[in-house]
Amino acid sequence: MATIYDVARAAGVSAKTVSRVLNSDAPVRRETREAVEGAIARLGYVPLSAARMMRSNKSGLVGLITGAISNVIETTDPGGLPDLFILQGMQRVISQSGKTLMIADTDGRSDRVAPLIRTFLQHRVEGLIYIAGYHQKVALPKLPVGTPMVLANCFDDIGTPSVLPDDERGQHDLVARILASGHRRVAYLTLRVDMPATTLRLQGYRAALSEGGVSYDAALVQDCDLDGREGETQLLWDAIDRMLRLPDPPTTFCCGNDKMALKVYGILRSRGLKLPDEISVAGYDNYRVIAETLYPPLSTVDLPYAAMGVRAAQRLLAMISGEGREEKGPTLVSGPVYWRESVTDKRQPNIIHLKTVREDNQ
Amino acid sequence: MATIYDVARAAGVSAKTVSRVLNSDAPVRRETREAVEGAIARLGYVPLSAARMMRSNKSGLVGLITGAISNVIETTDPGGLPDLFILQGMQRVISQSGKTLMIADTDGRSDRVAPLIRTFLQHRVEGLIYIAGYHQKVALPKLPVGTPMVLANCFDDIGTPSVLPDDERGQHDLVARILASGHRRVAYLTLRVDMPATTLRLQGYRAALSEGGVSYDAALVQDCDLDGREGETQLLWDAIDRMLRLPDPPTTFCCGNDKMALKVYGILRSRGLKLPDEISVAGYDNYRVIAETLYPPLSTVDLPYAAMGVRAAQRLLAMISGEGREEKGPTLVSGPVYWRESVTDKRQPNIIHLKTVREDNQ
DNA sequence: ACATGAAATGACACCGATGACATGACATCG
DNA sequence: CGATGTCATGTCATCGGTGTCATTTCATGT
Repeated sequence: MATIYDVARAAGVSAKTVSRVLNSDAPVRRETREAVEGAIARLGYVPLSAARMMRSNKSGLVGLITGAISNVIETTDPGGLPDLFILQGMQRVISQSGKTLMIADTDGRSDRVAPLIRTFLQHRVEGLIYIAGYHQKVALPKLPVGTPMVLANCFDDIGTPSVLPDDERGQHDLVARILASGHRRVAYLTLRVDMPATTLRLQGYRAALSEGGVSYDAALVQDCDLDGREGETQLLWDAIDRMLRLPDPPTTFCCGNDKMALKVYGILRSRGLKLPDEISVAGYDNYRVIAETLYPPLSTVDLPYAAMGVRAAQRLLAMISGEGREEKGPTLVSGPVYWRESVTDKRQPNIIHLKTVREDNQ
Repeated sequence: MATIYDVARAAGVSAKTVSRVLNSDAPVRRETREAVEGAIARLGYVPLSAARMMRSNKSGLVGLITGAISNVIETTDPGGLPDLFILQGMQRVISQSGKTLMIADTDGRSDRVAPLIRTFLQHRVEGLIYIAGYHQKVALPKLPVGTPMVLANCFDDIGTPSVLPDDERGQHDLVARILASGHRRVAYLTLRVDMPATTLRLQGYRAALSEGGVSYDAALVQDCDLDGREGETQLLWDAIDRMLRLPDPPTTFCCGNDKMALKVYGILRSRGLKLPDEISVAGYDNYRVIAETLYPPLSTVDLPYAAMGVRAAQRLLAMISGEGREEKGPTLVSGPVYWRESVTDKRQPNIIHLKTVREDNQ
């Protein structure tokens, strides 16, 4: 591969002048520049970023560690393919900033993290991002000072900057919207209780109930998540069966995610219930392949993965440029409720109207 | 960040000796090595790969270009999240070989490809991989000689090494399995006819029919794919309606992918048909979120994305090491049929048995 | 016509590793 | 006992760019 000296010789100038043409950091006469550009094109010269980096100490690299690429194949994946959506948002911001992304995957093994970080440090990445497969707490090895790091979809004990989904608000907004449609008995089939998302969403659920003047009923809340293992469907069936046989059964089932909602559709229909007329269902994640394809299309909450990726990348870039060091807490990102047809409107204004008329006539 | 000279000074040796400890490429006395290792640990020294690369001309980098990360958010995505599964298999092989993966995303814009390749060349990647979102033909800019390249899930005119799904065999195996269950009228709702996969799968479909002694009926084949746009469901509904009203209607619907099968479940049920007793459905892709979660679980063909990633990475590594230059054609990767419960066995041996008993009694 | 400063270019050292080669200390052998 | 070989280590140049500083060219003002 040609070097800058080959180009200089071919163009009849010094290497430094070629450098100036490449970086436009000093004036160069038009004819000179054209001669240099011609030589570059003719020789197919591509500057060696390694050499450039040695003087400038700027690598233009950002390292990204994820379990994403292996997670997608695991059945333990609770919410779909989150890390990849996060990656997508991130990639866009990073490449717009002119930096290049190096990625590595832990393959699900946490002991891989330290060597991966070492490799990235050898390349002198300007920043690091760790993406988790679901909202969780992590503990990463210490980094040498001066390498900024952002956690996406996870957090740690030592206050590393992080970007998290606003699970509390998401569930709150969904339940509030369901109550606004006239429902009063809203069941909640949650994900595993040891997930931070479950705790937060339960808080949102209770807050929305309380704001809506509905009292909390523990009989309507049940965790039904076996992490994709055998028996999950039976667990769901049992929970739903028990709730439907309550004296005052739920009119809506909120599910921990859209995939669970898909199963719940099947279970409810196997009991002869018509969706959405006789029973309503809501999901979480806005996992579009499910939510849009199901009949009736599923009302759910968007888990704004792409936006989280964007925010995490922006936060990292700010830290790299030395601006964003003041911010400390996690950045919460919330997504909208996607209101589709799986939850009926129980206010039924026309029927109320008819009643009124009938009462008048009596 | 500390340099090799800092370490040398701290350990009381020359830089070259530190280098020897790092690379174990020459004998070093035990005490010396320990002193050096101590100094490295104490100073938190991490060798600068850029400097290393300048002498050795080995970057240890592999570049990967994909539309994956942006594709996932597009509705034009025909088969799920293929490129990401490919990426997963690839990453595993690449990192096992001790190399590091740089990735970049085209964001769906083909004019981004050339600059991305340029960036990779600046880093002197030892090889390049391009992953397409679905089996398709591509045209990539010329590379400088000496940089190996492999295409995954796509191919081009100029014979660049590629790794492709064996669509013909996949569809063949699925249809053969369906016929083996006693079906004789097998409809095929295909993806867009301009996709290479559709042509190949149709060949597989016809080959399996002919092997099974079933004649091909054009009335049972219809493309129903509008690329996720409005009207797709109506198109499906119409095709299914027409086929079911044939004098000799199909007993199985093969679908272009699992997502289409999900819609077909809904359409068939809305016509009052019971799955799988009255009508059978098969998919393609083994998109597990759908295939495993649906009731009845969907029989489908695995599109072996991870394996394709592995093969592509292996082929690239072989080319980098100078071995695999002889191979020319595309590497075809086939995946197994996943036989679940969505296709009934029409041979119904037990019912025949009962009949026999009854006849005996008469 | 000459001083002046900006524009345009070049010479050279340096970034942090490693390859080539040299050197000194020992062990082994004829 | 000197020759030879191996081990252990050091010296120095080099990879391909860019920062620093010096030098030349040229337009402009007086």
